[in-house]
Amino acid sequence: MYGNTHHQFRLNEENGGGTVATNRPERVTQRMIAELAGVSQATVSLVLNGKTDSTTRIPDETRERVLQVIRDTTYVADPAARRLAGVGNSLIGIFTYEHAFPHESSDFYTPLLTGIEGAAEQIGVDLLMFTSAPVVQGRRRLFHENNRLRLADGCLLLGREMDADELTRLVDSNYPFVAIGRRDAADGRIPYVGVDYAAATARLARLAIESGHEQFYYLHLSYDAESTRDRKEGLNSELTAAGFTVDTAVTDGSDLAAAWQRIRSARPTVLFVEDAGHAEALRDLAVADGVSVPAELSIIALGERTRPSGHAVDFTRLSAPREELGSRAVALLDHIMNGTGDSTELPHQQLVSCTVIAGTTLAAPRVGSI
Amino acid sequence: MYGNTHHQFRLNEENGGGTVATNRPERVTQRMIAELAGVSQATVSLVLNGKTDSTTRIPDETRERVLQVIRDTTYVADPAARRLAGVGNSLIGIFTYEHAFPHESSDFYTPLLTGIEGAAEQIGVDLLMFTSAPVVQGRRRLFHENNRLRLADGCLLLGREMDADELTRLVDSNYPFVAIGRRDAADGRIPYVGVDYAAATARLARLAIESGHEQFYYLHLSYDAESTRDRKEGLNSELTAAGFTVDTAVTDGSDLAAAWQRIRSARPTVLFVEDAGHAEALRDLAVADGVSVPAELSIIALGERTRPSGHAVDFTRLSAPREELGSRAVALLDHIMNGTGDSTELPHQQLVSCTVIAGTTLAAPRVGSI
DNA sequence: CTGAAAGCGCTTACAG
DNA sequence: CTGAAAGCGCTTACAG
Repeated sequence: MYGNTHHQFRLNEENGGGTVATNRPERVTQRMIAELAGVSQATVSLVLNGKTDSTTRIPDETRERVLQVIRDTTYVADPAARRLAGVGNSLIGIFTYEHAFPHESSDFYTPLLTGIEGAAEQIGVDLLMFTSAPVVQGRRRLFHENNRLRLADGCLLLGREMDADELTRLVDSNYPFVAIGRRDAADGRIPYVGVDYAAATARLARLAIESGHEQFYYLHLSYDAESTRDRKEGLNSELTAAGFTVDTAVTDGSDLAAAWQRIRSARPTVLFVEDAGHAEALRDLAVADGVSVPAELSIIALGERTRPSGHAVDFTRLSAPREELGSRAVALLDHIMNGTGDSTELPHQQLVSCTVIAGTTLAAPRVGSI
Repeated sequence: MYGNTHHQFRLNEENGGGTVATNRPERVTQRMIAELAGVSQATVSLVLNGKTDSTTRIPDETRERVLQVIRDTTYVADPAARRLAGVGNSLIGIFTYEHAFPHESSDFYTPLLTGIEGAAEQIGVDLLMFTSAPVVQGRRRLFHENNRLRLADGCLLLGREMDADELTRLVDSNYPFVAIGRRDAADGRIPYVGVDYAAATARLARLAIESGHEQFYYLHLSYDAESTRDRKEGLNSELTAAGFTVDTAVTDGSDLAAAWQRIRSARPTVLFVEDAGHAEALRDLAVADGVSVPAELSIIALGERTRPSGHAVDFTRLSAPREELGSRAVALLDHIMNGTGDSTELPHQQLVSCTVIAGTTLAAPRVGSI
């Protein structure tokens, strides 16, 4: 299909000037600039780094001459050399436990990355995505044979679940990092920016109680993630305080039809579902089963789709500020890496609050509805 | 901010541990590894770079000891230093002319990044996203004050449009890079992986002709991008060959209602629209105007939405293999960076072919339909 | 087999 | 004001 382009390129290479023998691009260096401008290499550096230092003042005439040569040659200082010389490499690593970019339907990280990119741009750092760590069984290992974390000045950790031992090892190593999502491991020494799921879930529970519900059902994920525990905790505490209990079941999404049958026989008036996708599926199952939502069954989602799906239903749900999560994580990491350590100290563990969206799937219960 | 690193480091050295004076983690160096393993720094380097050279063979016992220390310390060679010393970092840069991650509705890069990530994982390279270059007026500048391209071994360039001068400068600099999308600049010396829009558009034009259409209208983008020209070229050549002409208009999407009025008075039987989003809008405008699609007006989109939108219409359209584009670009860049230059030479300019999707918006024309 | 040494391109005290 | 020099952390001939 593209066989002929090949030929074109060969021709180009042959007469293009660059020898095939040398892979090494010839780089313009400060020494060359210095020669051309008739100054020392150090002076070029001084001009470039614009030292306004009173002790190191370069006459305008010289400075102009050097700058002119730099312009003419389109010279750019080698970042690697600058970095080695101690100017820092302004590199923030991003380690995702799963693929960072949407594969199949998984699109968990995108909004986080959007926030991260914006913040990275603001503070002028580049982002290093650790894609060289292979994804095995859906997970990347933080510490593997050829760990390259140190390529970056510090690192952001993203993932639903993180291995506690790895996390502990990482804090112990003194490497600056920030987890996205609350992490309890390592005796609370993990710096993170998380979402206050407990509070938001509690508010949602309160809404249901105030609507008159008394029969609760909660279908949550089997993950052992903090975020799952937080939601459960928020729900339980609010319901318990009001004197209610809640039926609970776990799903990984593969058995939703069966789950629906169990829910149905439990006869709740309101159903809390951790995963937004599951909420959609269950709502469809309910409707297909002749149960109208929310008239006969209210459904509350404890999360939301990353982006609008085809599903038209505007669930009563909670909405995590994912972009903000990303940008705040960058800010915290930056602070940890370069912070002055003085009174402006940022808390190393932050929870951002979560919005409750009223939606249309919560209504007052109808007695004996299901 | 970094000016006093020297000083800070001294402090650290003096008391042998983490001083309060600096948050800066003390970097593990080969010298420390060497000390811990009881070998010379050069030996550590030798072990790391796995020289199987017969002249430089290190006893397994020593090698193992060194490797163990490296594992324990999670040491990783400083990429900047490696670069300076003349080796690669297994680092592929990604330069996007706009924000890489979806901001607002723009989601142009995501599928490309998905493909790139997969390929990067396969060949074991990390991805360096150049987010430090600020986006000004929606565009990032490749060559700006503090250009850091050289931190990576090579770079992928992504963007609808690229500045020809910048591209020329980049080839001239001998820095290995691959553009995603066909680029004509620099006398055809730009390595790229592009999409064969011309061929696919021509096929679509043929379909329309075969359906009996004779009145064509083409609404395309005002971008000066190669991809826009390719589509136009594919459409024109096919129509011209069949003895037809085509009405043409440009839009940036802000004036679609007006565009529709003009289209309407031109009375085409088939409307080609470059942008998928515009196609959706125009279809709605047509329907709202009492023109039924495709019975009275066929609409063909020369692109598609990145992901399924709410829009239910299954357009007759072309579909670019964006993930493949990403992964092939990585493969090509890898080849350019590490290629042997022998007979297995990959073409430096590749076009991948584009799928035509039949859809439901192309039908035989009805005489005097509009 | 392994260490000492040169050098990559820069920044920044430190001397003239 | 400006140059000579040390040093950043590494790789790689080159000697032991």
